[in-house]
Amino acid sequence: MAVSNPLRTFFPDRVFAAGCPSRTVLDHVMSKWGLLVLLALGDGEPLRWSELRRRAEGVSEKMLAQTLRTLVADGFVVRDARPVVPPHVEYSLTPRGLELAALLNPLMVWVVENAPDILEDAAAS
Amino acid sequence: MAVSNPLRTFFPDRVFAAGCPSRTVLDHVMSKWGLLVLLALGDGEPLRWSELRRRAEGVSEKMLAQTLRTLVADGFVVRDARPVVPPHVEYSLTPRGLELAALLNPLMVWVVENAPDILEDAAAS
DNA sequence: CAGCATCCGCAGCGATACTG
DNA sequence: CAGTATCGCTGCGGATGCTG
Repeated sequence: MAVSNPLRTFFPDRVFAAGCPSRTVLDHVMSKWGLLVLLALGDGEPLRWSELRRRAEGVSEKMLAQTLRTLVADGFVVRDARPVVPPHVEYSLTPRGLELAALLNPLMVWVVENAPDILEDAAAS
Repeated sequence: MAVSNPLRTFFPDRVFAAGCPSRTVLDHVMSKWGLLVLLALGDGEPLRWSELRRRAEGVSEKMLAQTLRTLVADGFVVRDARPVVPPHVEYSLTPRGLELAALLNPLMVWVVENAPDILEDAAAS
């Protein structure tokens, strides 16, 4: 049965049109590390570089740097560098980032709650 | 300011632990094409292979096949093949897939609504 | 401590051709 | 129509070494 879908307002006959700006944003936000960084900062607490590396377990320096640069450019994250030695840099979410994180959170909770069942099915097939 | 975060129930000091089953599910669900397929089917309407290729604009045959196999194995999608010539195959969401799509939708609406502003910021930097 | 620059391997992806 | 099979490449991402 069909369900009314607000996305159809934007995309009547496709999902996300190719070349559409939202595809780019989607790639940034839903990327493996982009997602984890947004979630790590999702509490609203600022985090330091080293702390982010710990929380997004498995991320390399290169990927963290690249991811952060993208998120900062997109206006999801602010970088606050204090001119001290040794350097002290904090990252936190902008209001826009907080909006996004708020939408991400219920989804992530659903995923962790259902992941075991899902992979059980996948293994059985 | 700190916000109470239900994800912390599962991951007190990290985001998604490396090697955690939910990371795998996340990779399937948030992948470029996985996402688009889930959204395309999000209305609840079954779609045929050729229709899916049209809606997820830009997807190659190979990637569509691979994506669908994963989503079927994970129990998000059902494949209904009718033994006729020419072949007629329909894909639709399972109840689990519908749950997921329901959580995905508000997020996607937010993304399309904010994408122009976001990329404007990105271009300015 | 918080990065940037560079090299490089390989898996992921696209393109093409073929089939039930 | 709805896929599978194969090949070739490229660009993502890891590893390493260096700097303010």
